[in-house]
Amino acid sequence: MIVTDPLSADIRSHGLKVTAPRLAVMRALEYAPHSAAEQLFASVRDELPGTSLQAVYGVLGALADAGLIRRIQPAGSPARYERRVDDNHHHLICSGCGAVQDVDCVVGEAPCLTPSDNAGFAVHTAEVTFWGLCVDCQAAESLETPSSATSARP
Amino acid sequence: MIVTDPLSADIRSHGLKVTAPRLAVMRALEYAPHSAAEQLFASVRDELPGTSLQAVYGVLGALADAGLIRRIQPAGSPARYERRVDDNHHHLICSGCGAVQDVDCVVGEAPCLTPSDNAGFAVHTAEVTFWGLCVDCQAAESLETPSSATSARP
DNA sequence: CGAGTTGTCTTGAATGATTCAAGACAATCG
DNA sequence: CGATTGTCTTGAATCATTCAAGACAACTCG
Repeated sequence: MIVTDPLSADIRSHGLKVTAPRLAVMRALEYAPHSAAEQLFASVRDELPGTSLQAVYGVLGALADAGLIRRIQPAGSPARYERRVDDNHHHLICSGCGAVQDVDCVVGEAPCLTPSDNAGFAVHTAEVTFWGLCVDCQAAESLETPSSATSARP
Repeated sequence: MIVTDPLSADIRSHGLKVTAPRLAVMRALEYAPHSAAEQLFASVRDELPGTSLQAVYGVLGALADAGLIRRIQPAGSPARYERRVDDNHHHLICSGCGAVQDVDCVVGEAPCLTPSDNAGFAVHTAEVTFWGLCVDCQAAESLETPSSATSARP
């Protein structure tokens, strides 16, 4: 099975063996970016019923170390993974439901990516996370609070 | 004890009761910003031997909810806390040892703090984290790798 | 194409940070 | 000072993630 399947080739070129769980995880991430390990596990299971959760963690660790996927760890929620890598983009995370959206950084405009005083650190990454409420959570919140300040569960 | 101690007043003005553990945590954070719960617990214990770790978590939760302290949760390390709040600054974190440094954002220059496309989100916070190697970890790394690529534990 | 080597997966258990719950206690209000 | 409400103590549980040992499969080379 040394076919020229682009996904397999990509994995192999990063020094990793091509296995069914790895292909399944990569495919699952293609259709559901920003998924957590547990969700990916569910997806992979549909395709490969014998797969263990630990295998998924192993796959994610290997792929992330190899640079094939990127791991994002928003505060207060399990780690998420995405295939968009090597293109400087950031994230918009809903503090209500945890939904994640990609935000493209305007190319050539990255002044914040250089700290004013790096304190001697050799900076290799600048991570920008925008926290807010997604459309759904805004709607839910305005329902809970009809006019202004109400609510307060008995 | 309704003295005009500024720290107590600050806590009280945020709607919280003033207690010994809270004062101790605030003081510990003053001298060791970016501390994790465990370190703060150790500090507080020196002062108040009967304090439990859960009390520290409770205090940190209450203070953070009240906006008296800020919680930062770097990927792969326990949550850290700091008293610098309401002044837009960011962090420089060492990917080697986890050391945290404050980075002041140049005032008036915050173009990255507005995402190019907010996808309908009501953004309330922009968090910028710079990842790099601190001076010590750079030194340690150059020792492990004398000239160029060596090492590889047997 | 088949055997060996190396890396990956399975199963089972452990870890670490954090949170939950019930009751004892103490800070503030009047 | 007494009542009320919020906070702390003790003890246990949760969640995401990692570790370990062995079974197994992918790639390498003859």
